[in-house]
Amino acid sequence: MADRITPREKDFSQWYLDIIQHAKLADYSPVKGCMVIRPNGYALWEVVQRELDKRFKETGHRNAYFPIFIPESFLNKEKEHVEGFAPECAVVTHGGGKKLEEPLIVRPTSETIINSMYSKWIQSYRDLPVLINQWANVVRWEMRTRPFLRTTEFLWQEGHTCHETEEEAMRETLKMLDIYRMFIEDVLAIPTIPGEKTANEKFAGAEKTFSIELLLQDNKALQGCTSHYFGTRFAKAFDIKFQSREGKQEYVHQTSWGMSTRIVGALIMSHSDDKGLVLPPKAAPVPVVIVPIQKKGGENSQVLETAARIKADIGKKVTVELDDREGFSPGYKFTEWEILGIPLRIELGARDLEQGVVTVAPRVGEKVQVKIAEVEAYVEKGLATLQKDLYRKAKTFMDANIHVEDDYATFKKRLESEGGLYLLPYDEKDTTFEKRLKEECKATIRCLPFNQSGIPGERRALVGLSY
RNA sequence: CGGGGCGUAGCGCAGGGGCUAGCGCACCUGGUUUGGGACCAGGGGGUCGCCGGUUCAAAUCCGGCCGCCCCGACCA
Repeated sequence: MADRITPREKDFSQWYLDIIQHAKLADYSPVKGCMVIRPNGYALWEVVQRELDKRFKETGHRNAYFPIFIPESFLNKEKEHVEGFAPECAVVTHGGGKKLEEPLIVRPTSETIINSMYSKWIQSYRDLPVLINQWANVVRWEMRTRPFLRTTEFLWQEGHTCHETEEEAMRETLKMLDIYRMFIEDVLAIPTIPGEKTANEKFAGAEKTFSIELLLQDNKALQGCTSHYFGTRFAKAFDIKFQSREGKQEYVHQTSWGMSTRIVGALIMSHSDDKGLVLPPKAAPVPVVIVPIQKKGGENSQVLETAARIKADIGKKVTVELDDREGFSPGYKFTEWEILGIPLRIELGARDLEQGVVTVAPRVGEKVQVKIAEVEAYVEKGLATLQKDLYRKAKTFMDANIHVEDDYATFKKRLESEGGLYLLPYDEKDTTFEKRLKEECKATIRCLPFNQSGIPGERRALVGLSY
């Protein structure tokens, strides 16, 4: 028997790494901090790409691609931006065997290179809005890395838009945040807490940063994505002006928004258990697998034919795989598909056929026998139920672990013993609060939630430990 | 950069001056199997992280270096 997955109870961090190894999602690479995303893991990213890309296009965005190399001087054009990113940039100093005249930054994010192009492309209000997204890799030289959650190189999408007015840009910023929210909740079945970042935590160069915070199984928070309102700061730095309807020269109002391969880490951590990965059906590259149980030397043709017929029926609606590999016992296959997190497994052997049924085993829940004629309908319903149940379970967990707390000492004690998220009174004029949180509790303000405090008109800070 | 751990077969590990370096899993061949990680038999696979030293003899002892993982500081 292969070595087991470390139980969550024993060592959550090791459990996470074990899931990634056992489910063959990723592997360590020869380069420190970089990971190899294996086919099983990449398939999850492809789900994210497919679902988000669809939503971006439905809202009028188009994809483009900008270079990975950025002249060093570009980064220096926006003061906060360079201060934020310069320390973690990889820099190319040589090319073609010669020292470069100007070093090239490997993009940590693409605001600068994209905005340099926007300044050429935009002349008139008729050129607006510009709604561009790019799927790309970026590099940030982080000190401490962890597969999917934080790697030196990671994959993401970054949307960069330009608008005529402040109102329109702000609407875009919040619209994209909401698209992320719906995607995370509907597809990944993870409950969300959207909100605004504090001045201290906002993106380097942004006027306002919004994020979606998630609570993982170990009661720590994770930022799932961000959406920034830039105002005209980059427009001024890169001279992106347009002639307005009134004939005046004005700076464009901008946004940017991104989601990275980190979200795959969130997906892994949100639903999985000690047996392996658990995928919500909509996030599963293959939601259904059929395992025919064959008898050596017996008549398997009927089992295999029925399995193939069921596959064809179900396959009209969802992706389904037929695991007819020989030389692997049913038990081995069951375990393997469980580690891979396949939502529904259909078992089918001679014993079932005699009764005209198949055995359906959901990844979470009990096995049931279903009449062959009803399998197709059952699968559709079963997947929907599973999707809903996983979300509800995660939501129940999150709700049980967000506490409205007025007393700092009580909060501190509670955070230490049980983790979780806390809605604390927040005064943005108190500049020492965040520092105190960090030094005394190792906690950060995750965000100022839009509507979580439950007290109308009162703004509270969502505080907790995070990745 | 600080703290901890580890480098021996693809993976997980044992061996701690001496004979042909070993175990489990994985892999290959043949056979028997197949309703929760099947069994039997045979087989392949090693620069014991690297460099240097001590010694008749080093995976083993000593020195140096390198690398990786985990925990902190930085962050999507």
